[in-house]
Amino acid sequence: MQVTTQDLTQIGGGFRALADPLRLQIVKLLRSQELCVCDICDRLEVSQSKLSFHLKNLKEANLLLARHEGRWIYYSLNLPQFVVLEQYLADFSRLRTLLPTNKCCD
Amino acid sequence: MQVTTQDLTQIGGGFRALADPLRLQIVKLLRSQELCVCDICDRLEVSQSKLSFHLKNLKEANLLLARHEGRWIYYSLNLPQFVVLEQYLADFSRLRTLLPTNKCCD
DNA sequence: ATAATACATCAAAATAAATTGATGTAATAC
DNA sequence: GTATTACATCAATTTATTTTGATGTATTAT
Repeated sequence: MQVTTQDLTQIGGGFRALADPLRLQIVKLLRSQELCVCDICDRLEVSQSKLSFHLKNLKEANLLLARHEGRWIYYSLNLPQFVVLEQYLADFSRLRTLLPTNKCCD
Repeated sequence: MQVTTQDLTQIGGGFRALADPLRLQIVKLLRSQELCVCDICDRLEVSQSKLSFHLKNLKEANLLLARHEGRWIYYSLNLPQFVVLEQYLADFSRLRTLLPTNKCCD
């Protein structure tokens, strides 16, 4: 498996987006259904501007989709991007077959 | 699938550790074999104290193992923890079967 | 014992991310 | 039209993370 620097920024951006407790709560909420901002706000008891910041963050990492309808915006998970990150990690666990030990400086 | 807050901190910590380009480079390097700090230093052309900081970071997220031998410390991937993160993400992609749409405020 | 190597840790400075409260915008309601 | 609702965005502050250079510790070499 070749991992380019390009990939690493993509992947790293995804992990960074998931590296926050509130954002994890958001994706947890969206596991069951899409929700509009005000619903997420209510359920997580968080200010609207704060939520907006974190939604943007997840959206820019390509982990969320936004669907505009009337004056609401419904956010949902962008599952293919979750798969991308999953795959990156899955490629590690395939190494489970013994990794060689090494000798330094000889 | 029940996801507890406990899990989320565990998971979040893992993602946070992977949310940095240098740390991603480190795990990339360690994919093929364990390495001592000085080897990683050389290959990534990064200062020793900086590297030490990031190794600690990954180790605290339980993603690396350290093996002391003489005056060297060999770092390697802790694959089971990669699996934990992979599984968390895999549980999302199992949702691929249509997520319901929602109506806000009705 | 002294010196050198391989690392960790610490404190200060630099950088980045998150929070807050205010303001902006677009859509609908009246 | 004005008002209201549902959001985004902005600037200022707060907080967290990263980087740097110096110092500390343990191990081996001489």
